Amino acid sequence: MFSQASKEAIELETGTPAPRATIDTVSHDYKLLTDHAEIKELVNVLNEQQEFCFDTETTGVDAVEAQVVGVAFSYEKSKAFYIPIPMNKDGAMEVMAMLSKALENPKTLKIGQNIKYDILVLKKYNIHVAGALFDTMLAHYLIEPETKHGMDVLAEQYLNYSPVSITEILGPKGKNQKNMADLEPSEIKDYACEDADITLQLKQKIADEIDKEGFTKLLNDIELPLVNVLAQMEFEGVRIDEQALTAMSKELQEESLKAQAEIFKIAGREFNIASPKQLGEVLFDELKLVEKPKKTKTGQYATGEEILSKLANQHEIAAKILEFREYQKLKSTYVDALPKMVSPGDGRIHTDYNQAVAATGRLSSNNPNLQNIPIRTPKGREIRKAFVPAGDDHVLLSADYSQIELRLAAAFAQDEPMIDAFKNGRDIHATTAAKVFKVSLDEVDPTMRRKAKEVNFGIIYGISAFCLSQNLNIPRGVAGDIIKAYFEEFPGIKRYMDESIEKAKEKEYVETIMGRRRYLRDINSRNATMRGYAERNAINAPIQGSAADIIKIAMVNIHNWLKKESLKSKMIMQVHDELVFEVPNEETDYVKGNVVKLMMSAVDLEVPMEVEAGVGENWLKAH
DNA sequence: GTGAAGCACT
DNA sequence: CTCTGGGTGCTTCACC
Repeated sequence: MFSQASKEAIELETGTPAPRATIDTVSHDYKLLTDHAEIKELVNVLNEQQEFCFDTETTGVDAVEAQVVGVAFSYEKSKAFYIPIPMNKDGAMEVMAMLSKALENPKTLKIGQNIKYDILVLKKYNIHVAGALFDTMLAHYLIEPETKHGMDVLAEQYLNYSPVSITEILGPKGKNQKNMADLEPSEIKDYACEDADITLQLKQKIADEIDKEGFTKLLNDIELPLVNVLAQMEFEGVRIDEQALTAMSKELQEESLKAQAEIFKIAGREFNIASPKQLGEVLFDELKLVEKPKKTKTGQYATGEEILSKLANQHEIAAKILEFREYQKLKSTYVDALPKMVSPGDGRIHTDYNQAVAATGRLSSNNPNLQNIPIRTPKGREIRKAFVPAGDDHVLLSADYSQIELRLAAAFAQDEPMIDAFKNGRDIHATTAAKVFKVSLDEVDPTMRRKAKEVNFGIIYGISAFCLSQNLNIPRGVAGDIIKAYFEEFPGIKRYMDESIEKAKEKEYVETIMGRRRYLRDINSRNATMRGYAERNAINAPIQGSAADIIKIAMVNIHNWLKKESLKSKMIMQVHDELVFEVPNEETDYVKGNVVKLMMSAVDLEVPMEVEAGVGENWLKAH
């Protein structure tokens, strides 16, 4: 039924039928293996291969919590084996011990689809997957970073094959969906074997394309080695001080109620403050705070932070709503949510880093997202105090690249004034302010520095005068003058931005320092909005993406160094330009020094990469 | 279940 | 005259 629907969709789009092979139309040899002698024989054969594909079937999508139900292997097209893992602990460990002889063989290449998941789930069974890796999802991410990379779509695209849908064996998604553990091995066999078989077939096709497009080094030297680093980080997790969060929750609840009471008093009635619709009606229909309220594209009154901030000075209710929103956000998204994510197994929080979603090459983090823990406001940053090391005998070490994106812009642009500022270790925002406002460095006041900082950020994003004026709350003309002065002082930056767009228009893609590509197919569009978006990306993607490349290189190098030196320190978090480690007290100075060194030396550019590192009894203090 | 609004980070 | 900063993930509301 599922495949029928998608076939129709294809026919509608292309006007021609797309005959797609399935498990029922293609000959295959999928075997269920339970006999220990047969399993050992398979392991021997796998160890004779140069490469093989494997795929775990588990009880859930959360690798740290999931149990392995079975493992499928394939080393030859259309041929695969499914080995069920007994549900009892001893039986499971016995079979796993046999499989480990193949999975831990450093000489064979292991192929998988999202192989970090399998590596991670196997770590709980004390299996440490060794040898080189190939991941069809990651490989395809380099080829087409902005599309989907699921096995099903890859199979359709590369093999004209429609794999068995998971819903065919587990039932429709929802709370009634079955679990792999509810099924007999015989019911899982075809699905699991097909996954391994198809992934193996995909590898051949996608690896060819990787070579053809020139992504071999990026894949083999960065993305694939990073898989093991991320698996390790996710496995370690981070400890959370639950008591501290419980106390914060109580406080935020009280503060929220106070703000709510004042809002109701001013409004003259009770309503749901969290409902943008109701809030808009109260503020603009009833209280008539402004003459012509802005509307959102759906016709509602806009009540976002930007709008309310401008009203907050004259109208107490706007200030209170912002306060209320802040408390609610902190409470629901972090303070109350994080303790629920603590793993019962080890009392720690294990995020899932996604290596194949961000179009620029950055990582993303979810369940929970550890890359957006508050820091800006005093109440928000308190949450970072709840991120703590394993015990008194450990500390957290945080090391972050200082202004990495602006340094990259300066280096790529070969802009001498800016390179000079960085080479001499000057305060880049103050230096910019002095140049743009034509004063000496010691005449730069905090307002000028703040404005210059905003411009520097804007540059990286492909700024417009309108946007800068919004951010600085100044007239558009003045913002335009500042930008003009900026480009006069940093002519290399201006030239680089223009050349980036020109090159993008010609090639319809841009690339990072390591050759990661982002396609900008709208760059020659006649639609000004779409073209503008692509033009900003032509400037931002190489900068943001190169920063991502660089920290990934540093992560791989640091991981290898920690291993080589048999240190107990663990890398546990990455937040785009920052790495966090859990470090035994006695390793603090040594690890800190070398982490900084390895981060600085990840690439060699004309602009030095500065790294700031700190140590503390929690994440906030380490900053 | 899905999309919009809003907001947390870099 | 119009539009208007890159990249994410999570929560809540509102509607289907």
